[in-house]
Amino acid sequence: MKLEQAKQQFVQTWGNFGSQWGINRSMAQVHAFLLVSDHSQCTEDVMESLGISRGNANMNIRELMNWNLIYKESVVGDRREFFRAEKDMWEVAKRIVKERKRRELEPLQHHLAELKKVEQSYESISFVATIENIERLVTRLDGLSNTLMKADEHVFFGKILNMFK
Amino acid sequence: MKLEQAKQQFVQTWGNFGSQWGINRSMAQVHAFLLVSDHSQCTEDVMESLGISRGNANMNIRELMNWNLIYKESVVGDRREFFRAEKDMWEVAKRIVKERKRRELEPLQHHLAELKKVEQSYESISFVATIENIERLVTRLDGLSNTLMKADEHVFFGKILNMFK
DNA sequence: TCAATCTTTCAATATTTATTGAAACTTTTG
DNA sequence: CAAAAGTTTCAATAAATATTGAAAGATTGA
Repeated sequence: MKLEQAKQQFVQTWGNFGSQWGINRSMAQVHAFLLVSDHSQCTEDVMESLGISRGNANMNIRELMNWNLIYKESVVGDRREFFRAEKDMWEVAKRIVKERKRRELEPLQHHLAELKKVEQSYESISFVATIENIERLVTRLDGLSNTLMKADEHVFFGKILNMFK
Repeated sequence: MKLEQAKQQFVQTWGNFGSQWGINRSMAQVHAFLLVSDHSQCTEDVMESLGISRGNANMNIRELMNWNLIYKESVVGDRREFFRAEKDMWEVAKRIVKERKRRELEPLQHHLAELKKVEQSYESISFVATIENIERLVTRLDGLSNTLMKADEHVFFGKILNMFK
């Protein structure tokens, strides 16, 4: 396979993967495109390479900036904005975890806490028990996220994987 | 809040959470309904409680069975099928991880391995390096999944969280 | 300042994904 | 064995999500 083909293939693969995890397919594709670009790229480059509209390209580039997965760069003598991706994949993983924790795990924890305030009754006992079981799991996943976000890659995986051999 | 209200609220919350992670909202809602049901429930119960059609209820019940998150149960003197959810949330987590690993992580690993076979050139070097970085991360996540699927809850979280304090 | 260039917004539209419901199929029971 | 009761399928439809593109808004530099 030729390099350009492989890059396009990767864009598709990463787009599919993202979309299976609730990430907008185009956003994942833009991310993929920048991950395999050697130089920073402008909006036009993204539009052309992925065959998407300006609005779409712009929106997803902004969103990737919000996730802190890509950076804006200036090219001297050019007023367009250029973008490059963070390529340290451990950093990328940390930032995705950080964002999803904030957007999804934390609101869920808040909701579960609220549900425990249900009016007490004989029948509410098992309901609250179930909610508390879920809460415990979510709290632990949250703790795991915190750990991951602070840890060094080698330490994180090295220790865990050895431990359970 | 009254118990019935709280259960309905939980169904909404769990449905939203699932849908943010690429799980069909109705499937997550059916799961939630069974998680907070004290007794096993039949298709009619699901249809009525969630206000969905027979086809939809049936399909998502089947899918939850495929994921091994709910069980079929017989009630004597009733020919309908009844369903109850696995309530051990650590088991639930393990089974979800197992399924997503199989459906998403493993195909991704396969694709990444293929991409490394790109025709070699000066410019392919950095591309392959990026793919290998992603591959390393995915392989480690895969290892983490394996660890989690085999581990006891207390051991898994206890050791990890203490370690990185 | 203002014209040129680039970026953002958002209502209209297209695409994807989910849902319905009736017909076909299966199982049980008298 | 046939009717009743329950389950599954799937083409049609609805709903949710994503995309477009043109107009409005910024920014730059002469």
